[in-house]
Amino acid sequence: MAKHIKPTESELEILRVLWDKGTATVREVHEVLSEHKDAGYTTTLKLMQIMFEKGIVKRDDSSKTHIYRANVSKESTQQQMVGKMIHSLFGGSSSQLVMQALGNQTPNKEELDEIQKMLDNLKKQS
Amino acid sequence: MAKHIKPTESELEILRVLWDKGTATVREVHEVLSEHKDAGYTTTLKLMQIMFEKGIVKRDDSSKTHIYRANVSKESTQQQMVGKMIHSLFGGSSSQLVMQALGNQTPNKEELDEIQKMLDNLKKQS
DNA sequence: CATGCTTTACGATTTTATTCGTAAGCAATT
DNA sequence: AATTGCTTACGAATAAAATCGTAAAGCATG
Repeated sequence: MAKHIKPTESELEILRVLWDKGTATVREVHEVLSEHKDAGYTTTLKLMQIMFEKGIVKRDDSSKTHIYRANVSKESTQQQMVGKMIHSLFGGSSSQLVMQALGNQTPNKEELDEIQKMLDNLKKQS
Repeated sequence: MAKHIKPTESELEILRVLWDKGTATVREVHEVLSEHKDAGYTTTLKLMQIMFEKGIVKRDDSSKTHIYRANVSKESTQQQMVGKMIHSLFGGSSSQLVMQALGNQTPNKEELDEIQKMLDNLKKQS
């Protein structure tokens, strides 16, 4: 039973940094965010505190400067959100989403091969 | 340059009904929504009025009971949202999203063939 | 130890989204 | 014409998300 996590847009931005870095302080996260967004430091801090209360992130507060890490995996979050999108926008048809995604931003050769491999597997099973 | 539409969750639910039916009155939309959601009639009305102001839907108000229709296409909305998801959750890699979607909910034979066809096309181009 | 810099905590404000109550209009029916 | 039942309009309440200001505390350094 997957936990019903529903990160907000801002929370997702923070999670992306944490997934990328593994662990990070508020300052480090804020540094990254502020490259393309302008909100004050305490805003980032507050968001991360809220995420901590919700259990979305963990933190090590043994030293003054707390160290955060994600408490939900990138994979499960992706799965959750893709699943929701398939349901809410594509009437439950994953292939519709796949078609849309492929048409959207064309993958390169390697990626195409990877997809082909996956497709072959699925075909065998059916 | 695609308009930067960002339907909220509730607005999306309404759009889905409109995309499905083509045109609909507030009552008709509300009827559908109330099957799996409980909010009053005036809530749906208000939402649709707001969507009208935003330009997300059009309406024919020549008779007392207004008739609504979507003013953004399903396809462009899908593209927009899939694009955003690819960017925000899959680091810009559409194939990552495709893999996730395929693993998520397995398509049937026909769908697989369709995807294969699309893949063949993309391969030819590259 | 005073100063300055950085941190967390936390309340308050602002913004956005959702919900609802109530009034007013219109049309059919009594 | 009054009643009933539907509609829209619209202000207002509520809820949820994001932002910020300020205080307090830690820690280094002069």
